[in-house]
Amino acid sequence: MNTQHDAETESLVYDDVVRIMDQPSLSATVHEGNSGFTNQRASLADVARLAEVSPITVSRALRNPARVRPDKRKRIQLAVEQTGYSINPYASALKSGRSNIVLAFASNTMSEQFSLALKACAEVLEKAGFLFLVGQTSYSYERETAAIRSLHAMKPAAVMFTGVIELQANREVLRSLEIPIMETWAFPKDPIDMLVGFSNTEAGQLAAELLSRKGYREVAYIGRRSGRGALRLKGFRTQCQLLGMDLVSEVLVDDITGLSKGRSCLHEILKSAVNPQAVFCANDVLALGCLMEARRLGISVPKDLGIIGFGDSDIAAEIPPGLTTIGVDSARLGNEAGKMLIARLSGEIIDEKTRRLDLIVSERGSI
Amino acid sequence: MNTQHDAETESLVYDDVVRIMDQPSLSATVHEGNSGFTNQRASLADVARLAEVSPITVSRALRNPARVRPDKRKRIQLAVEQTGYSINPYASALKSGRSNIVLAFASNTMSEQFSLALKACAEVLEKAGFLFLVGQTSYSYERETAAIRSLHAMKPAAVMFTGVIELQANREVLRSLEIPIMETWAFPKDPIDMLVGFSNTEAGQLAAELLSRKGYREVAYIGRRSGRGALRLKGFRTQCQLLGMDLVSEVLVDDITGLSKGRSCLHEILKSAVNPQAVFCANDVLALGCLMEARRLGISVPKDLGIIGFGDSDIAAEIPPGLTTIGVDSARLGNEAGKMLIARLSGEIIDEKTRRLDLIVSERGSI
DNA sequence: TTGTAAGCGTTATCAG
DNA sequence: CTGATAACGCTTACAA
Repeated sequence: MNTQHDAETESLVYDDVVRIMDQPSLSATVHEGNSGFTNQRASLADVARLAEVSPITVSRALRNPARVRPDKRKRIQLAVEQTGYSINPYASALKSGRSNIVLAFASNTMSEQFSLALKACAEVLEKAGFLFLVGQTSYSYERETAAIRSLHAMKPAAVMFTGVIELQANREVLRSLEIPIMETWAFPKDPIDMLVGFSNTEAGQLAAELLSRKGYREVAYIGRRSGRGALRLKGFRTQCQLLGMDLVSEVLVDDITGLSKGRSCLHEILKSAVNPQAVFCANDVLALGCLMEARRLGISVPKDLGIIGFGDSDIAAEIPPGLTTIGVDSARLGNEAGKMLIARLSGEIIDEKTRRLDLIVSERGSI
Repeated sequence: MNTQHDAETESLVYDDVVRIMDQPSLSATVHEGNSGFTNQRASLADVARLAEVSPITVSRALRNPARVRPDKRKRIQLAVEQTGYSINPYASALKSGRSNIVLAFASNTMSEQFSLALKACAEVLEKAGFLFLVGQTSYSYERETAAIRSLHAMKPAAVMFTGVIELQANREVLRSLEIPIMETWAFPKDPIDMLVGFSNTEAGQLAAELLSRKGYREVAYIGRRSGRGALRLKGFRTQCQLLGMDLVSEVLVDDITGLSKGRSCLHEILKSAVNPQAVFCANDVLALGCLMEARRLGISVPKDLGIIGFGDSDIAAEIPPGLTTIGVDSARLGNEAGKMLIARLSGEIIDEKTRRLDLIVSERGSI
């Protein structure tokens, strides 16, 4: 636990020798001043002086080259390279009220699905010249409110959430920003602005249908108490009733800390009076925890216990006997969201502000 | 695949009804204008007018309340609440050259370990009033260079990387920023500025020692070709030689796309002429892929094949027979990094700019 | 402890 | 197509 344990004796042996490379393996693009690096950043005025034009012309040449005569554009280009000029985003944002930052907030940065979506979204937006940054809200209204407050201050070019904003006050703050807002991961009737989502209620219904088709009669539910978990439960409940299945146990959790949470939830069911033959976990992490615990306890999956998850995580397909799971194409969700944002940001008139993604059922050995 | 598939017939049934809540469950903190929301943001001047003081006094009251007389402070406080004022970070940053944003860049946002560390770091920094945002560099020098260029423009309060910067040019740009720079996840002799890391070379050595102790004689390596993968391989190689083990196969990959990568790497070893009894995977995702593929092929772990991973991922402990893995306490790494950054940012003189974390060996059933 | 004046670097506006 | 001017909202420096 102490970092000093072998400092004297072994550090010279053990220290990593990280390779420092003189030349990037890509075309040299790091800007350089006249003679290496200057702390003094060049301003628009410096570039203008060097190119013998006015500052505003430099500004124009940089933002909309077509509006500047080619010869001046050339001179400006050169001056920019010589000075290592890069735009001061604060000055730019202060004056114009716009910025090139797109902010995304994930309710949980540890989620494989959210990460996939955000990564895909980042790729699209960065290609279009935006800086895509991610913050976290930790499934907490308090943190979400704080995040939205900071948005109010930063006025990014656009914002994206891995979820839907539930607090009315926050929805109004976001609307008042008058920037593109992207909600995801659900399909509310009245999104704040743009939406790439899917129906969680439908996910619950699908789970019930799958279990019913397999002949299960008494089933259980494990999932988060609030938010999308509640929606999935609602759909599951409704459809169970419709199909004549008994939902004998509902285990609701506040926080999914890891696989062990699924384990303890399964135990909660096992030690209760009821005895379901299958369980729908509204989250793959919970489902995988259940699956592992079941196997550890000698409960055969799917013979003694059927398990359905949600999220289509990487490992669901790989772990024996294969976890049946409902999910969406998260990468596609992120990609679509990114493309819609870009369209809006570049001033296009969007005919469809919402996009609904199909749920994907990956049927495997666990039911 | 089409979003319209059931729009007419079922959407009313399937659409999620996300609960929109009028009142936040926390003490109402969302600011409100005189009568609901105004698009017009309040400025320092507006607050000053209302509080009947000068703008600069408001500025002071906000940044350093002790320097303003209590009665004025009260009036200002009230005016801030009434106007819903929040500071304009662009104007602030433009004038002062500082910002309250701390930027972190992850080489891979999908990594459980990086996410854990960043989450822990975020918690510390957000508590201290910083906005912690994460970008991704995707293990690409090109993306890393672009990210660092944007830093050059944004001049955040501090920057953190889940790794060590290798390109000399980028190191110089970072140094020229004159802000706290935090490197992590390795232990180079000459960090740019601050460092919370561990020795990857040592990790490789430890893996070799573990395998040797278990009696393995012919071993293989699977891992990333560059960066920390190369360091772990170096340590592994050295120690194998020292302990008289034969490193009969080195499978080097450029990109770890998921568990399936581990599967294919194992196949690569199996179809070659050599026949190692154990494999060190420099990454848990690769190790888990190997483990699953081995089990699928009927290769008994650890009897026929021993497997060691790196990273101490959540699932390593849970999956039978338990993956032996070497790792660090990522959450602690993030926490320490955050605390060191805060100390520096608040002007403390730091005696130790680097911190070395011990490696943790979690010995389980796979060797 | 408080206020005045100036300016950070950019872009909107309008005139040429 | 180009330029002069002013202003974005804040903080530094200095004065009272």
